[in-house]
Amino acid sequence: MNKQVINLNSEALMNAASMLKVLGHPIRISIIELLEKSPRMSVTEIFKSLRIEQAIASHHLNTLKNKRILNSERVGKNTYYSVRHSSLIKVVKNIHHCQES
Amino acid sequence: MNKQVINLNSEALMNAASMLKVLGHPIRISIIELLEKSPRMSVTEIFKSLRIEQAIASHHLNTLKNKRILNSERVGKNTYYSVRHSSLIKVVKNIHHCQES
DNA sequence: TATTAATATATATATAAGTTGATTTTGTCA
DNA sequence: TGACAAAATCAACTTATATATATATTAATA
Repeated sequence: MNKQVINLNSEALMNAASMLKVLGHPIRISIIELLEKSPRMSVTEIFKSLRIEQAIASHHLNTLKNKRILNSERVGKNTYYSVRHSSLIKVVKNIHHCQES
Repeated sequence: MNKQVINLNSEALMNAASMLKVLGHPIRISIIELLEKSPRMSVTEIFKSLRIEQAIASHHLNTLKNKRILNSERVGKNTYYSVRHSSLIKVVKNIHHCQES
């Protein structure tokens, strides 16, 4: 009884894994943290805040977007990014929280 | 004013990143979820529950231990693993939660 | 339409992780 | 101590990611 079968290939699990994996990068975590304070930022605002190359910011923003962690919206020359779901901010907070012990 | 400098090389950030990265694997998420239900399990219990090779389970358990996500305790022939910090369970729950939208 | 600003993409190289199967180590007990 | 059970490690191979630099695309505007 109660021996639940775990499907390691389920879409939900694969998706959760790929989201966490993508969050596991210092630049990408910093992007989430920036967007917690300012929920909508352009690529320029982000790469200048983090003092990284434009191409690198763009690359990481794109991978976050592909994994449905960020939304993007183009307005004229600018593309604005925002966090899709508030749970993602909780994820980052919790991972910091568990370092304190 | 209020232009906080972000240090992409801070130890806390690097650590958070490496923990999230390590959580980003379907087997390792499943291990956390198993340990949520049964907070202390041996390697054998884990690899049989997940229907994976012993060596693979041992390998993933070791990487989780190295990143201070799991504790291990040897008792006779067995090694028992448990989750170090409850925040890690919240991380996994939140990442699932944000898929529902 | 030529120029500039903002963003995205491409390519090459380097580094890191995952998987598998075999082997080794550690501990128990007849 | 010899045999077995549990767990860890190793080696070889494959695949995935990160970074850097250069270039391309898109949009605004003089």
